[in-house]
Amino acid sequence: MNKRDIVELLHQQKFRLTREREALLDLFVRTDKMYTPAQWHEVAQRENVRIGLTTVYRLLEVLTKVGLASPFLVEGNIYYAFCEEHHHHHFVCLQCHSVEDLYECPSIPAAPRGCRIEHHKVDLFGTCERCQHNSQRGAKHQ
Amino acid sequence: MNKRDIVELLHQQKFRLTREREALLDLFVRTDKMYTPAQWHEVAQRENVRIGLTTVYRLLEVLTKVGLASPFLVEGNIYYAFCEEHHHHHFVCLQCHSVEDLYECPSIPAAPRGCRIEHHKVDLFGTCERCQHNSQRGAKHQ
DNA sequence: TTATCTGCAAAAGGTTTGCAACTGA
DNA sequence: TCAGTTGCAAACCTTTTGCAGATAA
Repeated sequence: MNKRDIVELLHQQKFRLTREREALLDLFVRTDKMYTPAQWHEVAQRENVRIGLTTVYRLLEVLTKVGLASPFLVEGNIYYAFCEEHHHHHFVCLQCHSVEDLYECPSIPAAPRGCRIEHHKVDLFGTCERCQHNSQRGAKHQ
Repeated sequence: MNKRDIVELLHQQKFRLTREREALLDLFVRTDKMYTPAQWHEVAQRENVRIGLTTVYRLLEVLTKVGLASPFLVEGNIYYAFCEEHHHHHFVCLQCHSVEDLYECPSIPAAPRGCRIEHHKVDLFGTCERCQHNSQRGAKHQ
């Protein structure tokens, strides 16, 4: 999904593409890691995207609502990663926090009798190839 | 898994079975819903289990660490449900917040090349049979 | 006896809200 | 033009911590 499509999708929700949001969206789209709101804010600052923490929260809220961002609860912290619309399967590296989308869908176990399933979530957690190599050499994170 | 086994498991972690914890554990074991820490505290009060909120947090922490409780992030809130050790698949009713364990394990999608998977999480979200019936009659929650 | 646990109160963090100024459509 | 957005500060909530007294083992 490219930026054009994303903006289109957001426009349908009375969403205005401000300078701040455009810069933040750019950053999201090309970052394959999950970060907490505060961390996204930090990353943005570092990339010279001047934006308030409140605005980060508000954008994450909108993106999550339309399915473009996915929250992950890891060790008590809530991280957000950008992801394709309606795609809920991920591999999360617990060391460097990178998130990779999985396109294969597992055969979901049968729901209990009579239950109606609205959505499901399959997340794999582990160590990515790069972090395995790095940790062999004693390095931390990337 | 019965209470005896649970206490055994917890004992291995230098865990002491105090009056407060025993009462709270009893409550957990027979409750098939997820609640936030504050809600567990409330439920406990209602059942005449006199216990501080801090203690609820501390017990949830211990239980989560040994795999007897599972946190769920739903609409920005963190809920905890009691569950069998090392059993990570669930059906969660988004209306009444009941949680059912699923014993069938799906074929997990292949991890990205070179990644080592440490654990995975499969959660189904929807509406349980009872809530479907209730909502047809205009009732809310149970 | 003593390491662990409890509840309270306070501190610390994280998230949301109110508001006046600003801006995209 | 004006509904939606921004950043700040304050409010709000959730979670953690310090501590003195209690207690399981």
